[in-house]
Amino acid sequence: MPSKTINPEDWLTALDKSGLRVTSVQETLIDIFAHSEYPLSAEQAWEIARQSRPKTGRATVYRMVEKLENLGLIRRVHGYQGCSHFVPTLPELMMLFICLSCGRADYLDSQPLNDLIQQSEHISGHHITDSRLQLFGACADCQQNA
Amino acid sequence: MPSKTINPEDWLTALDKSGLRVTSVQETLIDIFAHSEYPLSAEQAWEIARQSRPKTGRATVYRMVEKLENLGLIRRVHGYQGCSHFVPTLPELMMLFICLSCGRADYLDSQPLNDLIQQSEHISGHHITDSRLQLFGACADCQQNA
DNA sequence: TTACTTATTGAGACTTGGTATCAATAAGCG
DNA sequence: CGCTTATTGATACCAAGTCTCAATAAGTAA
Repeated sequence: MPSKTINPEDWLTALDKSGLRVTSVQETLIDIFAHSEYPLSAEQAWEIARQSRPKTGRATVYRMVEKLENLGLIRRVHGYQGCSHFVPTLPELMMLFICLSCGRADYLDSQPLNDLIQQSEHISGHHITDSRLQLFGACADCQQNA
Repeated sequence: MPSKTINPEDWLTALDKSGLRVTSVQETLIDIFAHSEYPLSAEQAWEIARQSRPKTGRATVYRMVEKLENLGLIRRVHGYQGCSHFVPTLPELMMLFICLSCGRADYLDSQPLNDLIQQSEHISGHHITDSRLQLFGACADCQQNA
């Protein structure tokens, strides 16, 4: 349950600290992303936003998505549906699993990945500054219901 | 040196086996991808192809890239330059490292990743059928020349 | 509260990466 | 060589994402 650990208030604070004005579009979009269990594209977020805030502009949503990504609050899913969907970021849970059946995102402890990276750095001689690991398959629920 | 282990002949054989006709565009494109140390986009491959084969069509290149990807001969790089660049696939070396300084791709032994995946499957209860891990940073050469 | 300054926004034009169409071409094969 | 059919090239098209700029609204100081 990723949503448990995400607090939209913190996101607004983060935006505020970054020198940006806090506006109602931001609140709307943050709410949308923070509460979605599924990866959302900017286009999808736009559609959802217009339900409660009809005049929301497309460019605005794209701009906001970019900001949220730059601040590390959301994270791009490089997936089967393309590479322009985003999920909220959960610190220390950087390994992402996407169920190919129900589409839901799950987060896994990234410590094993960190170990692997350190090991790889050692063996290859490269200095690794960033990584992305994504796993795909059938989640526990979908396996049972199959 | 990835190029050492890639044999364009094998690629043509693979295409042939898959029921496709072997044509001169294919040979051109396979040659381009098999010998590139850097991730190439379809657009870039098109440019290169036209140097030796001026009438090569854009759509043809996109179609061929798709086929090569479906056959597993090339592999998409989900990277800092976007997600539409491709490198040749090296079996058993599925971990990809991209140097953010020189742009070159390097391949790392995927056994540690396989272990990690098995471990994650066990812990999470998900059935993992596909994975992608990409690492970014400064390669050994670029660190020295810095 | 009001007036002022300036970042943010919305609408729509525009760019770009990629796809669909279809007549012309060229593999593969007897 | 000539037939059949997949592949190709040119071009029209589409959709995702960006740019522009006037209008709006946040923050601020009086």
